[in-house]
Amino acid sequence: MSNILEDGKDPFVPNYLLYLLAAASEAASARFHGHVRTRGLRAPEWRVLACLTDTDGSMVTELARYAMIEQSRLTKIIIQMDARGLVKRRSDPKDGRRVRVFLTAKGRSLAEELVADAKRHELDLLTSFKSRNGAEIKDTLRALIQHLESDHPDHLGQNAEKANS
Amino acid sequence: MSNILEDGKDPFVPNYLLYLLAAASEAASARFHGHVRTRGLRAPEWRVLACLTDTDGSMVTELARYAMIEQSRLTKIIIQMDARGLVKRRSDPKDGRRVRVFLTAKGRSLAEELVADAKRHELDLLTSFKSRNGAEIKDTLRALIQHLESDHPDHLGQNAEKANS
DNA sequence: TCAAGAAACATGAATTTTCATATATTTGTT
DNA sequence: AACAAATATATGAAAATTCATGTTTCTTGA
Repeated sequence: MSNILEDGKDPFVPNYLLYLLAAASEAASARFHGHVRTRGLRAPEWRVLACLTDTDGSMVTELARYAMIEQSRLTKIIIQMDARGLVKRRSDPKDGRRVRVFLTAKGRSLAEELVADAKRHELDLLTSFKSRNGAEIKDTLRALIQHLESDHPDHLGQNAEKANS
Repeated sequence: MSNILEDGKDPFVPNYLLYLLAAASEAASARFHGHVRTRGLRAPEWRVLACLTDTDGSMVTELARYAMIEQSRLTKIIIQMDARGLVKRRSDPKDGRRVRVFLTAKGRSLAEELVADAKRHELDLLTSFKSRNGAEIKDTLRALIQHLESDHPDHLGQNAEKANS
């Protein structure tokens, strides 16, 4: 009967889509990020490794988009990971502006181990989450992302380019 | 034909549930956070205001949970918002350890304005996202969160308490 | 071919965030 | 009542992040 909510009116936050999405993301990731930590990585570094298992040798800007990390931040993360021997950076011979990022042997083995863990964890999650089946929630999210990225007008009337934060 | 993906094997990241959740959350929030910025707030501050419209006068720890912000971080954010005249802090007369956080008139009017904007934006989103209906995606997310918070064992075998990052 | 513009990264200063721990207050126990 | 433990918040130093902008290298087209 006595939670922190006010009065009679029903609460805004717990029913707000953007909150639900953020909360779902956090809740789903919490455990696995804990596991990642035990392997000496923070979430952004794990994301970089995971992305590189898909796109080894991609340039910084591509990697930034793929890993959802802002470019200058990614640059700094990559420099650190390079120092730790997880990745190496080589400038692209065809285009000197580009820096291509590769997994080292060490980086790759850690990445592959964690990707395997992630797949098991995901399977645990999806199979134990039975109220919908896994494929369906994923399809829903994919459709939502695609929908969101295709730049629909809305009453906020913001420039699409400025909506990057 | 030539994207950044490797070879034949299908990519891990774009099909990984935790990535989809994070990407969906980011994509859904990007625009609105841009709008929030135009009102002089960053996302965490907006979250605090929104939460206080539900739970005005709650203590710091409660607010931290509700807004999904780590306690010591929230303390600092609240101190700034106090200085800006958006909230005020009063220690609880019944329990001197507690600090209760209240909206000021200024904070409340900004909060209410943004909550109204948020509701319109959410409606835009849900109505323009027709491949599922809004209620359904929300129900799915709610069920997922609840499922995740109810601490199922998994192969990672981590302590539930250490899974807070 | 040259200059203007664009693209890709890097950098630095200001600000935030994190993490561990300090401080203050209350609760529970004997 | 007194002390240990628990709870709530604050704090400080290290680290990470942001934002604007610098530097280098390519591209384009006059």
